[in-house]
Amino acid sequence: MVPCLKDVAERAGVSVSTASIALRQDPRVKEETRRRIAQAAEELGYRPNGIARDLKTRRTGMIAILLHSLGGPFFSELVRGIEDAVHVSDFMPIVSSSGKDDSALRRFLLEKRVDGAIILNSNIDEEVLQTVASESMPIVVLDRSIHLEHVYPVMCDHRTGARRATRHLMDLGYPEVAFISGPADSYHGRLRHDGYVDAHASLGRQVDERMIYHGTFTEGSGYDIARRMAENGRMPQAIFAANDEMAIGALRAFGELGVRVPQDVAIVGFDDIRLANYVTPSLSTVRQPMYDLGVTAAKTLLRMLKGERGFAPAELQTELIVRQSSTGFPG
Amino acid sequence: MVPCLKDVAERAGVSVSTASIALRQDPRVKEETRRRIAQAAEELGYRPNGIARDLKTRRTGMIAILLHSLGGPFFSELVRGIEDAVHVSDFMPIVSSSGKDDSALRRFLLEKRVDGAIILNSNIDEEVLQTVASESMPIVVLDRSIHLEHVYPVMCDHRTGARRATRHLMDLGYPEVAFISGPADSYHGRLRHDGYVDAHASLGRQVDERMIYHGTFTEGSGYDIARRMAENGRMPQAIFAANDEMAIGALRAFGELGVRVPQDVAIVGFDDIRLANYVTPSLSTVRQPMYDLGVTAAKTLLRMLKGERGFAPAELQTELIVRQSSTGFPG
DNA sequence: TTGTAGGCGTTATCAC
DNA sequence: GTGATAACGCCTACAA
Repeated sequence: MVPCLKDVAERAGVSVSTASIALRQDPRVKEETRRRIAQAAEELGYRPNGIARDLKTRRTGMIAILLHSLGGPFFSELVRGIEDAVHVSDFMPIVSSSGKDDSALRRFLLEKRVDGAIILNSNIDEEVLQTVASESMPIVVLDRSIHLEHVYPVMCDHRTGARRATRHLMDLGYPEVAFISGPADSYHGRLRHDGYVDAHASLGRQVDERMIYHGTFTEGSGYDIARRMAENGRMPQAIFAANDEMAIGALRAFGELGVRVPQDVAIVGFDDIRLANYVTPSLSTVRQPMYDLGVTAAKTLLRMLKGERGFAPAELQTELIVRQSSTGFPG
Repeated sequence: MVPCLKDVAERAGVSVSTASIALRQDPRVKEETRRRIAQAAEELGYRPNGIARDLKTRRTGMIAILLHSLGGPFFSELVRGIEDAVHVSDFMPIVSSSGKDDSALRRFLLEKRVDGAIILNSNIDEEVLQTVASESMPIVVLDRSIHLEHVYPVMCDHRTGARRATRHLMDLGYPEVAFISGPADSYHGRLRHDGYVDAHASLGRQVDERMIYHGTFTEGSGYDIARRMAENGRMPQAIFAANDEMAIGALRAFGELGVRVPQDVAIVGFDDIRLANYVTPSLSTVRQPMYDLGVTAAKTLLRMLKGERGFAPAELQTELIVRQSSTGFPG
């Protein structure tokens, strides 16, 4: 049904090996023979079978980008960065997300269907990375602190970002800054929490545990927490939320309750999702350089694929973006 | 370096074929032998090589989702739908976007690296589809009207959606509705334009070509057009924009100029991007059922992969969502 | 119940 | 310049 190299060779009256190198423009084969072969291939509609080539050459030319979900707000920026950087090589990036079931992703890696991978998915645990990563299959992990051979981390300094956001509010003159945290088991959540603590330490202040509220990174949880704050009469004057979604939820709650932002309470989020600039008031936040993160991850992987080793793990900085929700001064 | 089946077999003292079937739980092999083989595999850290298996079995177990870009607002909903539907099978969906260079995507298909594909990317032209699609490689194209063997279209009725949006404004009592179109070479843009025309026809009205403005689907183009409208003193009372981005650009321009929406001008967009619900005033729009589109595409492809043929092309309906930007009546 | 042999479609190594 | 021949790692008749 589908023509293979042998068919082309027969039709052109040459051997399979000659056909093979001829079609790859090898200068060893005479111009005229080459043309005959090319024509035979054309007539048969021949296309090389990538799988067979991969098996023989022991490389697939593909690198995997494994995510937890494709939904997140940054994801597209990240992938854009990776794609732009990979584009100069002749690798092809393919994206896959785990959804509920990460076993498929694991198999993907274990079965060597790619030459390397960039992983932003905490479900792929260290053990899998350990067994999968090798000379011939380097891996870059994003936003995780892992040190294994053939595995390089590319991180973003959430902790410093969170410290700056908190300090920004403190420096504005707010004596106490409340914190809406992420889920306890979230690595990012923990780093952002640590940054919040750091900010206090940097001024020799004590963290008041009662100022810490536990959210789940969803808009709804931010909304609920903000309502509770207002209704319990324990309104802080300033809030740092561990992500924008929760900050926006809080904004919505305060809007409904007639609590003015930033006059009554200042708010800073984290992530700089697109919405942050569109809500009213616009939301101050901490921006992660997702595009750059993608570029850095890709460049690192490409270097590893070229056989380089031993460079330092990368850590990129965040940027504080001040908008309306934290402009002004304690009322 | 990497252990293969032969190594496992040797270590277990059996032949390769026995090892092969044993590892796939074939009942033909004796319990004790199986255990010995399993242990050998375990000790060596053996993992089957997916590429080799694919070559032999002539199937990869993967289906490709080929997009133009990963950035768009719907894309993640679409992919979520596809993934949810594919999940019940044992295929694995992998996503790739062309960015600047679609030749990589074409190669991907031509080299048979997947068992099937879902394509939402107009750069992959009919000729490529023609040569690629086959019994063993069915393809679903989204939002394109293509009829080829082994290629099924899954579409969304943009035209009717655009007609309804336009009629909605007309029915509100606005005598004239301006149209901010997309780029001329856009298939969607054309369908939405046709719907706009249909709405006029349905009331026996004539389209006034001067009410049609040509945008580029970007927020900036919507902004520019709205400014021109206001500054030239040719303000319409109602506007239908071919997408939300442009509608939101117009909203921003009117906001700056003190033109009130919906009192001075009513606006309806298309797409229902997340932002539409958050801008002020919130934007009326036409929602495409992206998730359902993904589910339908995936189910269709899975049926084709099972060998079914001859079912009807799918067309899904849009939904008009009325928000603040078109509530009220001609002022 | 297990082993032998051949092949999937390609590339690589040598001869000629 | 070109052509045998042997892999790549796995699967599957068929034979024993």
